[in-house]
Amino acid sequence: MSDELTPARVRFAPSPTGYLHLGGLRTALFDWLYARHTGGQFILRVEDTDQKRFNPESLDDLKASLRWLGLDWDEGPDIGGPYAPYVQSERRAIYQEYVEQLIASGHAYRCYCSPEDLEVMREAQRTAGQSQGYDRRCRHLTAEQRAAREAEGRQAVVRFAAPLSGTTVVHDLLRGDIEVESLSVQDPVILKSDGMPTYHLAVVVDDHLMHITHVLRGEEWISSAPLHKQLYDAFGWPMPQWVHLPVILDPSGKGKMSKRKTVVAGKEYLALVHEFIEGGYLPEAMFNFLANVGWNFDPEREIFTPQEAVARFDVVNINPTSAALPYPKLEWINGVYIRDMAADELQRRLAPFLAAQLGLDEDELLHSERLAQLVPLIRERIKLLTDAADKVDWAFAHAEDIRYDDPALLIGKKLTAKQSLAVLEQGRRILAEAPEFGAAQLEANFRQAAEAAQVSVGSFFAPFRVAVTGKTVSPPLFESMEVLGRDEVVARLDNAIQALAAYAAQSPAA
RNA sequence: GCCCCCAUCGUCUAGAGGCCUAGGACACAGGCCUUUCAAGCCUGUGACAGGGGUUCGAAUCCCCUUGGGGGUACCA
Repeated sequence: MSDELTPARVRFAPSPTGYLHLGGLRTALFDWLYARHTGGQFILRVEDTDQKRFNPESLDDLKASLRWLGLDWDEGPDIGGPYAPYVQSERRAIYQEYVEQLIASGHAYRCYCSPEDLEVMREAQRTAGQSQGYDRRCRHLTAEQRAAREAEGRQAVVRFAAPLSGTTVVHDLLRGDIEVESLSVQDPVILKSDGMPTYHLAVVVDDHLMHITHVLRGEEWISSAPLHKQLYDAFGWPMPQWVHLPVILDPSGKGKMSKRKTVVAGKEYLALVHEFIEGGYLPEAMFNFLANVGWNFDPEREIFTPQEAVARFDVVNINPTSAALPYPKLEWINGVYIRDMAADELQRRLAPFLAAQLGLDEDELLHSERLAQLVPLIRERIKLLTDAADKVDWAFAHAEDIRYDDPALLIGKKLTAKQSLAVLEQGRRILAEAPEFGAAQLEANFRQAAEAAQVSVGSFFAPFRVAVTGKTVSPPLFESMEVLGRDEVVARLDNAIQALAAYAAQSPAA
């Protein structure tokens, strides 16, 4: 890390209109990475100037999501900071003051057009085939006209008086200079009739007042950046650095990612952070995954820690190309982290999921000796925490819960029902009589028996797998038996033998 | 329609004029290992959107075309 880095002040400024999705989380991650890389501050600011769209639940979801990923903020709505408040609806008076300043300096004006007036105007533009936008009619009102409208008690908004000539140059750290005709900014509303600022005014005022040095935001903001630049110019304020991040595409690769689950080719793709939390994804895996979309830690290394990412991260290395999230890679990374996790840690993480999925007590699972034995057996067999239930459910069931609805599954490959029955009975004897009920010992005995019976080990073991777990796919057989203990295994074998015997009697051909 | 952004394997990416007969990862296919399933190991398929320039030399620079994306609100 360079020692001449100036600490950056970077904010994540979401609008609390709904649950946070992965696109927003990625933006927050890049914000955080850059703040931490430079030894600066990561600031959380809530942009709730649209009262109509405000969703109170989203604020908790937002904070929970950031905390889940490990993105801690230095200033924010709950913890305050030197430039509090960090909630825009609480900063109303500040914006109004700055708007007055703009009006006084001739950079803004009151507009008395009603929404209906504007609709009529747009309709006329449409039919005339003209490009759409506010025609600035209120900008040129005389003092008398203005007074008359005020006297009528007409509701007013405040519009920005954009430059009528020249070009506006916006500098983006990734894209360089973006030039547009100043005139293309068509006097947007900066203060709404309810007294709240629009995003454009609020973001400029706050970024300035809060001494934000780097603005990282979605690419969808490029088109309003010229307006923001003009506002900075009107105030006479210095510009922060701007970085317009590539948008995250829908899994189909078509269009911006939506907040809804999408289904592509029969596969469901999650979008919201809480869905991933509930879906059994690990925060460390998500961090790793998200950091490598739009930025690259190392061309030859996929797995890295947050600390390593912080050390290497730089905004100038962000790739400006929009990208679809490679979901299969996320699952793979999640599996990598699960495999690398200490067994007791994995048990701790698994407990709430197993409790919910299997109807067990979470606290008991946390301290369950049985689960502790199972974790090493399933660790390399699961990609998500939610995958575990299906792998261990048999271990938390009783013999009578194991159903053999299809007794044919108890028949080993290339064996007849009768032969399988004999195998099961022989195995039962071994299990009942083994001096020690340990996996290694049992396996040795079974292998010997298979050889003596001239049956392949695969065919010999298969009936037991089904008898013990009720499944054709399971964790390693003898370890599973050891987990259950002799009595339980023998009880299950008895049930299986009974089921298979009944089946064999019914269908003698088998 | 108008304005703007972007363009390397199916996907995520490396590549900042010669190191590129384009590297890695996921996914996919084959093989090995193997008590099932995984994991692991090995191998393979697979890309510089197209066309013009510039240059001794272009995935890298410029232009055009095409394609994709974003914006065009008293939403952010």
